[in-house]
Amino acid sequence: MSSTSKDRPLRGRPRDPELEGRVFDAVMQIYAHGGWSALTFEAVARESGVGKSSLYRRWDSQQTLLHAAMKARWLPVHNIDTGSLHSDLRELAQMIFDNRTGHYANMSNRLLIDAARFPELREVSSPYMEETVLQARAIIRRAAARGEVPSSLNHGLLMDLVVGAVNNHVLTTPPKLRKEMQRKAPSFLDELVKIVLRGVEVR
Amino acid sequence: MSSTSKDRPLRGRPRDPELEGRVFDAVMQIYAHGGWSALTFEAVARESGVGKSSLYRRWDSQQTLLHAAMKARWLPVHNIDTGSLHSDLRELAQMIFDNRTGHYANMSNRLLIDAARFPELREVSSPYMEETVLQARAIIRRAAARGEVPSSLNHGLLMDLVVGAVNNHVLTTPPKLRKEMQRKAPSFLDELVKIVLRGVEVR
Amino acid sequence: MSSTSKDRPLRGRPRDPELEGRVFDAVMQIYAHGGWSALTFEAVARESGVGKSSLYRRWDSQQTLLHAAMKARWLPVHNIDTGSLHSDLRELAQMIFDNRTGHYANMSNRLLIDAARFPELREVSSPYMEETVLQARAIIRRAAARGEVPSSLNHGLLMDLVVGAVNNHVLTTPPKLRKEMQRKAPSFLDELVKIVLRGVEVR
Amino acid sequence: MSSTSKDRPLRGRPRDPELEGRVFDAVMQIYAHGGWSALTFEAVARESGVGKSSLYRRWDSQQTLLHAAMKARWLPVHNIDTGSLHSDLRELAQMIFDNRTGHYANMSNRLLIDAARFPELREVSSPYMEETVLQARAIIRRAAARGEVPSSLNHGLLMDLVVGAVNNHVLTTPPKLRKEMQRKAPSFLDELVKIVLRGVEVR
DNA sequence: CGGTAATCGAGACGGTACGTCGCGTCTTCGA
DNA sequence: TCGAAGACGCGACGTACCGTCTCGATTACCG
Repeated sequence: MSSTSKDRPLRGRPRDPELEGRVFDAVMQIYAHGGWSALTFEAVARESGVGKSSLYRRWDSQQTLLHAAMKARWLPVHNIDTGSLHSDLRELAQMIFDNRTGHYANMSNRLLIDAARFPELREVSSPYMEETVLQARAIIRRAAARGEVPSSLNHGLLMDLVVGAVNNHVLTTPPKLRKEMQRKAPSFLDELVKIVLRGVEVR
Repeated sequence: MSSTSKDRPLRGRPRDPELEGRVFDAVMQIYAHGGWSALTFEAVARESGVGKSSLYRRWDSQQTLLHAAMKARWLPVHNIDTGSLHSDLRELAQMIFDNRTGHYANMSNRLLIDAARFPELREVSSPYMEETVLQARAIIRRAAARGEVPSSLNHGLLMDLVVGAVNNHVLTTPPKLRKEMQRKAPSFLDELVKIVLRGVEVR
Repeated sequence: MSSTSKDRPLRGRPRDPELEGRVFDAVMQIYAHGGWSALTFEAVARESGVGKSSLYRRWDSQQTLLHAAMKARWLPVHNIDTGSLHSDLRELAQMIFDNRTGHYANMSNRLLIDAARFPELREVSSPYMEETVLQARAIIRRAAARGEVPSSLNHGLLMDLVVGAVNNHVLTTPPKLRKEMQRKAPSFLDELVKIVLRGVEVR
Repeated sequence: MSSTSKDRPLRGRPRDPELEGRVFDAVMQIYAHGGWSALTFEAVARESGVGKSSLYRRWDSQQTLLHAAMKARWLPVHNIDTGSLHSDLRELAQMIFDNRTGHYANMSNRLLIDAARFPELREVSSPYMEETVLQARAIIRRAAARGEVPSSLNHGLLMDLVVGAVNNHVLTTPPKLRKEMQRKAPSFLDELVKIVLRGVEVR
């Protein structure tokens, strides 16, 4: 399909090992900035300083390009398992918050929006979009096993609450209040988790 | 600045009264589909069947174009005041859900995303983005006056929970499950509001 | 076909008598400046200050417009008949020179060039183009009757010599030498006619 | 400035060597047909099948474009020096006639007319316009050296007569008589030169 | 140690989308 | 009914960008 095939031909000039890095950085930045329609080979070449031929030799479409960049750059969702539902959710919220305010802040939202419009993007984005779902599901399952919540608890709704609230909070905060938002983030996330937990916990 | 000035010059051929409608429809569709960067005069002309000259005669930028279209097409947020916090929130959630799944489904998310990237869009979108905030604030204030919640309740967090959860729910539902999502919407919104309320209410 | 019909309707507002003049002036200037392709109703309306509808009501095409303007503005070729071939030719040469350097200087050349490219212009221009031919023919005929030249003399060639030489002289004189050209015109035309006459006269 | 620089950058894809030819053909045809105002990059691209980007990469204005095309396509005026004034003029007349009836027939007249209106064109056309003047001047000078004509003879006037007459003859011949004009050209040019010579020669 | 082969950057090429401008047609008001 | 103003759809133009292509230069291996 695309690249990173281990069995590269042994003859000829070897591939530049540093090239991929520059390309991936450019892909992430361009996609985060301009979305799917801005992710052109031309722009990636311009931004990364890599010739267009080199790009086309290794990747053959926007999909493969973004797919490879995501695989290399997207922060792996570390497993959350602290032993209590409260701290699990708190950590999940923090993870979402960091993701939405970090270096690739807009990526998640771009992927959500673009995936709704461009079907060809869906197969690239879905694994990353589902990560959080799986994470949340595992958290709930363990909490249910510990008897903290009924096993019937809708884990989708819980994820919508935590993820959606954090997302909405970050997105609706105007630029000039970002600094303050960062400062108040701990207490905001604390309260958020507290409310959600109080809402779903068994009485 | 733009158009819709009531005192049009009495000389010359009068402006086509049906033109605005076609243009606004095109603007809304194009923006919802492709976002800010796709909202070109060329595309609007092509989609609406209106000559580019006529567009430039009436509107002088993407901003004025989108602003006028939003003003004409965006569903006015009706005031919510049912007398109880629970039904107020339920209605708010329903309103958000309808907005995110209705005819101009992607508009809200587009506005959120694009506003973060294009400052010139902010002044167009902010009034519409803040509508919900104001609505939520009024709901909380009345509920506090009725003693249902402490007046110190963070209305922003509450809005993040309700709006964010609905938004996340709609966005993360894959296309093939949309039908089912619509069917289950009432119970989903019921439970969502119930959880949020239980989370914030005084004990 | 077009306009200037004497039997204008007696009802309604009478036609502005000054309008035609302004239009013709504009037509002549525009055509002289930019040629056939620049002679648009839009340009004429802009230049003359007359509304486009008024133009279209009276004239229905570039042809009729130019035709009417030419008929009204083109200097009538006055009959030349001084009694001797020499002074007849001298006067003809002067007439051509005045035409090529006067107010509608470029008209003749424009008509010649454009007529070769746009057949629809031919029927407008040909009468004016042939005026000189007829004039020259009459001059030769009278000279032949007086025995000054053989009746077999090719009047076309003679016209080509006189008209062509004057035309070429004016056209190839660079702008900064126009003043001097005007000053030297009498002697130039004198010598021109002298040479041509000496060339064609019977020995 | 323009193109045809020999020291092309050795990097990147080399320029298509056949491209210039197609472009020059298109430029000559378009200019001859429609004149200066019709010579747009758009039209040249359409006619030559060359992308507009390629045109703008090599030439930066109508001037440079026409200049390059003229330099490549305009028939070089071969030196005329037969040893006698009569045959020199005869050949000059023939050259003018061929030029005015050949493949780029209208070019000369277009250049004359347009140069009077568009100053920026003058620097392109003047070298070609002056070729004939220089040619005529050399012819006269040699004839004067041989004693055939007085050295005081106005070479400008002679050129006006020969060139102007041929030009006028060709231009005023209606299309349906072009065939016949071609047939009668030798005798016409013979007589033309004969008359001019008889007019200017020493008695 | 020289040939071979693949990679890389540079840039030329045709095509297309966009904003601007000008045109001919039309539709009104006031005289 | 005429004259002026101006709105309308259409198309041409110059600019910028995109994907494809073709080169020279580089850099390993393998005979």
